[in-house]
Amino acid sequence: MSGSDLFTGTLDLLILRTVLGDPLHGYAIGKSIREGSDGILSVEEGALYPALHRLERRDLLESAWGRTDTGRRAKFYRVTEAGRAHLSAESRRWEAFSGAVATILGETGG
Amino acid sequence: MSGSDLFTGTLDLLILRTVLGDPLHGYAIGKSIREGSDGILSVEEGALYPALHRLERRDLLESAWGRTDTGRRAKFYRVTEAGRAHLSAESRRWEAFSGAVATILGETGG
DNA sequence: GGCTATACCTTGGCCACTGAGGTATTCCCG
DNA sequence: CGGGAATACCTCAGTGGCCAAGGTATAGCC
Repeated sequence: MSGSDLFTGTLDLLILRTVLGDPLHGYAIGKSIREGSDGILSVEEGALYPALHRLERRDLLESAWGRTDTGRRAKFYRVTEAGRAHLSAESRRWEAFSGAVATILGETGG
Repeated sequence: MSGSDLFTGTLDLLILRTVLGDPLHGYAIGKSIREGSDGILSVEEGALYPALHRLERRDLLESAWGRTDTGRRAKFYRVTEAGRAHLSAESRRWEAFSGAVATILGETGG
């Protein structure tokens, strides 16, 4: 944990959620997460691309090469059916987890 | 991330918070976190003891051998002044982080 | 023609966590 | 009083995610 990074393990969740609407390419996913969180969540590329490949290998994501608006070559990712199921299960797990942490931290109303 | 574990990085926070009131020994800290979260947060001993040693090495925790109510030998941990400062800083960081995750996950009202 | 942003990728090293193993003591049940 | 469960401590190998840093290539802008 080097100070500005994510709490390990949430990246998959964030990626899956981000791609849920329209398919996006990797670089845009990272940017979207960063901007959608006002810079609090900064996704390093060395974490992002391996995560994308991991999710694809697990059939939670599908990819296809395409072109951005500006004509650049880019790999677009879509959530699979399994990915959708995974996302909703993991979201519930996240909520239980973060709720539990909040409970512990908040005891005594500190 | 093997399915039932914590999201890495929160354990220090939970330990620090748990020991903030009365000094507790390691085993009791684990139990307190587990029970205080209705079993959602399960702290493996292989994570707990190294975390305790880590926190002590960083002078965020102090320890002293003593006896439990039932007469058992146990090592009791107290939060240091630095630990208190660390806890409050990391708590804020956790809140920012989990709030940001909630924002991303909650977009469109899932 | 050169800088910046976009867009992809991999590698080494670090470090937290799991799972499994180990020791010793006290409590409780029969 | 024998034995298992719970308490209480610990360590180690293996796994796996993340960071920092490096690399390639193209598009847009001045």
